[in-house]
Amino acid sequence: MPGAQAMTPAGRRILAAAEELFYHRGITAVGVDLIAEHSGVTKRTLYNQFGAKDHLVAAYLAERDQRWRSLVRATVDACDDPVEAVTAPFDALSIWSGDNTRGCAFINALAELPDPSHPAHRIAADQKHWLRNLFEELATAAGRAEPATLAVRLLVLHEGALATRPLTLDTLSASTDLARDLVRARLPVGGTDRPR
Amino acid sequence: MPGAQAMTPAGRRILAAAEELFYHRGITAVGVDLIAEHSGVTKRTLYNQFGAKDHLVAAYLAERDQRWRSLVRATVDACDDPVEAVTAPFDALSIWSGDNTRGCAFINALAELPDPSHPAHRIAADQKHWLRNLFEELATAAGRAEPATLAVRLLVLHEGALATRPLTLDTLSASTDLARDLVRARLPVGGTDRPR
DNA sequence: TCGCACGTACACTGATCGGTGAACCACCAG
DNA sequence: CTGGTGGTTCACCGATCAGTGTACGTGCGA
Repeated sequence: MPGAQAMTPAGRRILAAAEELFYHRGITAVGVDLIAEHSGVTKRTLYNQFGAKDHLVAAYLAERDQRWRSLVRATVDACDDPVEAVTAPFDALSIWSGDNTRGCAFINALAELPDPSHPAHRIAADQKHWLRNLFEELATAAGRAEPATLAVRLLVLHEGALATRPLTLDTLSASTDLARDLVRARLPVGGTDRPR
Repeated sequence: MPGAQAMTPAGRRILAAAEELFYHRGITAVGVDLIAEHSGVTKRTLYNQFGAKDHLVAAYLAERDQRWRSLVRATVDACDDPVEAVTAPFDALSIWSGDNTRGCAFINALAELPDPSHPAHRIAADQKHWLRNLFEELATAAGRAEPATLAVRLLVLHEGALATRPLTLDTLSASTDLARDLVRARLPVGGTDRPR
């Protein structure tokens, strides 16, 4: 995992073209020749840099994951109020969804790569766990009751909105509204809530 | 669209093999030769029945959609209490998820077939709209306030749980619990006396 | 008995797939 | 001057892709 920064200029162009093509046209449907052509590079160079298509796929997902996490982190950090911060990832999602109309790149990748040993599976699972843990940290910091339960609920809302992005349904605002309602949880949480 | 019932024996076997293979291995990754082999049929017969791979893909999705709707309908109809009926699709999802560990076949199909003119897009959109409308009908019948808003929220929860099925997160019970809380119009984390 | 629909067997097409080999060039540091 | 790194050019590999053509067999209804 070269890290994209420690990468040769041609390598970066290849990765950029791969991101664009893989996300918008699907991984299996896009051949290495097409990526090489779109990045103005020879197929030979592509293989000198990445070795195999699967490695390029992994690099694409890792890079995308990193970019998304940066956006989420920045959006969260921009919040003064710790309660607002809990739903900040939904604001990030609103921005992110603008350009990314084809849903979740990781869910989509798993759909095309059923082999569980493919690196894509680990990257995808890591990302979702990271988000769930972030929700839990934020909920704890905001003094919410049962932060673990709340975190999974927020995660489901987040993924539901993201996954249905390609459909003609306004799920984003619905999930964001509900998320805020959940976090504000006007009702005093009774002491009889089952532990978790 | 032959309707699966008005189909030749060989045609049904082909469709059954296609469902199995397309769902578990991905559409683009599965070739017609493999489907023919798995259904004990010549590739010639496959093309005599379906004409093109895309038509077979459409038939696969349509058939799957129909099977899923039947399950949901049956689960809803088995409910005496109209309030319980609103969240019955989540009980159906629990059953459905047992065999279908690779998430939503329609979200997955859209990931592989970016062309919006592909019949898969219409089928997928129709399915999600159907579910949203069903939620709205059920919410109205149960006398819930703002049934349209509630319906979209339930849809997001449903899709979130389904889409994240391949990941190692227990999103199904979380979304079902939250759905019930929403329908009972008790606010979020409350629920002290809920039977389960 | 005729014809037709369903299905098999098998060879074949052109295109595309992921991936490789080898020669060559430009640059920069030792 | 020399060697290594990054890159190009181009030809090539075997495999697989979706899809077709043709001839043949079988059962059934008119």
